[in-house]
Amino acid sequence: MRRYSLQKRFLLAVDCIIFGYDGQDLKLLVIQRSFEPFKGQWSLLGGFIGEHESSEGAAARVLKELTGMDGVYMEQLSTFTEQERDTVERTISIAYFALIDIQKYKQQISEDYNPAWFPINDVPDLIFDHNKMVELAKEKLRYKAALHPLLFELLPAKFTMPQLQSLYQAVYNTEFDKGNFNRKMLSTKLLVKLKDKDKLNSKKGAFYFKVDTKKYSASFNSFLNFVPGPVPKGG
Amino acid sequence: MRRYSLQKRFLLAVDCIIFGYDGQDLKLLVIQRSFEPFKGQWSLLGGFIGEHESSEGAAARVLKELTGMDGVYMEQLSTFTEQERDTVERTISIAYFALIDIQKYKQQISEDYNPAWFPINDVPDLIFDHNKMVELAKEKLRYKAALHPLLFELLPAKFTMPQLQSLYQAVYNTEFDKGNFNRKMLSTKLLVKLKDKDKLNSKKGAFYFKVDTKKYSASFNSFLNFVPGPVPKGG
DNA sequence: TCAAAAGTGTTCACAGTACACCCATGC
DNA sequence: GCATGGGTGTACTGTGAACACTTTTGA
Repeated sequence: MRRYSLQKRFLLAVDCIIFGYDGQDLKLLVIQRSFEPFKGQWSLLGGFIGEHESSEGAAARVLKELTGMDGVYMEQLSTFTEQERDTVERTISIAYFALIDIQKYKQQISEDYNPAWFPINDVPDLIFDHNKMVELAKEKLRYKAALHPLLFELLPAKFTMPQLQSLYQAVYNTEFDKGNFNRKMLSTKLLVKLKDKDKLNSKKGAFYFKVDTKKYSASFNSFLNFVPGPVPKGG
Repeated sequence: MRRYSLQKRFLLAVDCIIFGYDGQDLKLLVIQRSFEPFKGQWSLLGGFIGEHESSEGAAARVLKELTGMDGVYMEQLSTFTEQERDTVERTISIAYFALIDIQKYKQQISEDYNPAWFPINDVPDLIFDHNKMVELAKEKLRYKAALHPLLFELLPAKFTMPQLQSLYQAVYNTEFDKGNFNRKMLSTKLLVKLKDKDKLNSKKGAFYFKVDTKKYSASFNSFLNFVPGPVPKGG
């Protein structure tokens, strides 16, 4: 007979693994911890779960406090329960990973947290088991983006095919054939070609595309293989 | 400044979504809750997390209490944190899903819990948000088994190709071409053909296979598409 | 000898790959 | 005109789907 009243109660936190893409590298957003212990050290954005909020609510709240952004793509990653993970008091942490458009983000960021972006292949030492969380998030991002149109969340509303391709190449650390990449992306019917071109990155200019939001939500869960044939050069 | 001492503490539980395969249907193991509230109602196997154990530890412990089995395939599914999910006191539940060989299970089951197997398409009303958990687990099982050699966990050490095929058909609620199924499974190099045959289910008899455990763990995470081409008849 | 289920062979269509080629533009 | 990057065309290859066929055995 399990009596509720006899059970131990635990501290509960959320931690956010926040990814962004700057046109070059896939990056991770971390902050400098503002309170003891480990004040000043790099840490994932996190916070305790309040008495009257869900973990999703808490994650969205802390993300908004930092970035000012609502409606960010976010999903539960995993829950970390090891006894020794927080050295102050045993704390269970529910980790979320988030994808944000780094441009949009820059407009609203709160500097109170001393936030910093690190390239995903060059993440500093983080407190507690946060590096483990980041590794798991990277794995999941690669896994999921291979099957679902996830990476659009990292781009602005308008983007070119070459931009999209560099993003995929950054995430998978490899190179794709542009012709095949093009056709594969278009075959999904998820992209709408716009009239105007981006002329900053090439003389000819590259057409902008946007995501067909209706088809996007409809086909998000269909099992498409979004990773075009890799040219395994360095990967 | 977030002070640990000012934070709310929460009850923490684990719940197990346990799948088995009886040669016919994919089934879910549930128990009759033995304590108030909702005593006597169907429920997932669960339990509170103790002061000195991890959630994985707690899940393995309750699973062993019920089935007597060690080393069962188990993975974290998701954490449920809605305020109203437990009507007695706010409780966070970390859900695990487990795959067991139903034959092995039958030898050691503890009847104290009033356990019962239900076909996966005919699960009764469960307490709290347990039906939601089951739905999520079904989705994840289908998703993951399409990409990884997961379903072998549901079969005995020796099994025939037709048995394996019916299992896949039960999970995906569809029918596969036996020739193509055969070849696809063999192409993974994960199966070892044994000398003896099962002669119970056919006159000719079907060769037994076993999993090549070395290759199994090596290739578990490679992105293979394990779902052979479906013949979409009913689903 | 026949039915039933196991297992093999063969064709066909299509998706993925590699790579050559053309296009538009700024300098 | 020519270098640069965007975009298209195309031939080749391998995989998956469909289905006909052979094998084995019990009744």
